[in-house]
Amino acid sequence: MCLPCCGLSRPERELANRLAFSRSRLRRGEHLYRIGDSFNSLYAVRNGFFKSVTPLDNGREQVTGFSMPGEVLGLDGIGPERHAFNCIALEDSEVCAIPFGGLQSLAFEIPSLQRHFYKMMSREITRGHGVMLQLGSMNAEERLAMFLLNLSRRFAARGYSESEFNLRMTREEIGSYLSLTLETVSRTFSKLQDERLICVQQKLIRILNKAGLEGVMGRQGN
Amino acid sequence: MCLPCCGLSRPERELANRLAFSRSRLRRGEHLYRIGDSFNSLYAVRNGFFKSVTPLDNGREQVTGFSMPGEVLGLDGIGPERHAFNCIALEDSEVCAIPFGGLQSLAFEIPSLQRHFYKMMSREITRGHGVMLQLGSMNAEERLAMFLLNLSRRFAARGYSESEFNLRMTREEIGSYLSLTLETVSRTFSKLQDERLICVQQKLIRILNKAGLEGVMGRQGN
DNA sequence: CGTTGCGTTGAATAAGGTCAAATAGAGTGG
DNA sequence: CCACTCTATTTGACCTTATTCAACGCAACG
Repeated sequence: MCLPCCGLSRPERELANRLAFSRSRLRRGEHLYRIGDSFNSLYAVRNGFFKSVTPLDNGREQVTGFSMPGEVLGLDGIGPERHAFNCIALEDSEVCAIPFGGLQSLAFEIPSLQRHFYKMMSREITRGHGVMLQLGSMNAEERLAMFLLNLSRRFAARGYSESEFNLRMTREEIGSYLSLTLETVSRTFSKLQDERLICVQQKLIRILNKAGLEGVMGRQGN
Repeated sequence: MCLPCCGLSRPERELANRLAFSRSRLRRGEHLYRIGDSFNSLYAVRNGFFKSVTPLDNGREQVTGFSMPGEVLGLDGIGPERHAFNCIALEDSEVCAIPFGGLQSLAFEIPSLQRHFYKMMSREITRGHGVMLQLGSMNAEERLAMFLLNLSRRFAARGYSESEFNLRMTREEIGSYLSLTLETVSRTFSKLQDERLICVQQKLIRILNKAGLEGVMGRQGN
């Protein structure tokens, strides 16, 4: 079941089965959707990895987020009825499209689904504000520690290892997301490795000292 | 009428009148709501000025936004049903409380109201991502230019002068919002003044060259 | 007046960006 | 299997920018 159904009770789930989900596959580099595309569906990531990207006023692009299996994509389109980001597969991936029209009619019958939506959207708000706001007050080491711990937590929540994982994105994409140059990202990985907090082998990251990493974040501005 | 009713047609507005709005006054420094307060209402700012503040992990606080008359406060609470920010009056202010329960029942009868909500929440998402994301790639001058232009646009939209206005917040609060130190904010105001783009007299700001200010933002990372 | 909060300015410092070069892998074709 | 190429990554040297620390100015208010 690929719907984010954690907010639903059993009979509601059966109702939800009325929705026709369609899967689709994407190759690495393909767009799931583009800015301005009309918004029809939410997408549950079944496998693979995605980045969301937005163009900046100055013509450059900024990565706004990464999405892994089990997570929902496309919430940015709900209000404006057009997508606000470009969403691109970082590797060959598969998603499950959830038609929003049907979902919305369902929501009229199922108040808890309505609430569930508000929750998801609201989490988006908080995530955006929360994560992004913090960035400003954090130095490079803190940003990277936060990034890794966030990934780790999400991997764990989806049943993957929390201490060892492959980054699917380049240093440049990480830098764009964290507002750092790729050189600083690289240097900071090395620094965290020197401190024996992580082990870096190309894209493979091993977290050696989780508490230590959390300490990096905690000691900010103290 | 203090409801954000721009999305409603006439009969819907009449329906909306069934909602009981209650006004309340706040003194400078008083909390409109605090983090963790149960979420009951949205608030339309009638007059005055507010800041939203969130505590950071390290114990310090960060200003996440400013709100002026005509704007809606409290959207952060919808999903979690508890407020996610502290909201504090920057001067003696008056708000209009819109009970959310009633609003939600209304939304069941009025699909356009439902959509309107999605829109407002979604705008919150976009605003958060949009503004905050940009910060990372902007230097102090660009940040301040953006801040002033944003304020100017919002003042204009509410019927105030777009070229001359009083800042209700301190340099420190601006700095917190933009992730700069208060000294850098001050220096940068001076710099913009030296460039004849603005005129600063304590809290009174006059925008002398709007195009120039926009140019400051535009030339980022060119 | 003296105090207090807020704002401005200067000098020294630290952090990250920029530019440049070296290295390492992954994939390709011979 | 090897050379070749392309891209990603790492590292170094230098420079720009914002922060830090400190001093001073100013206005409001008791």
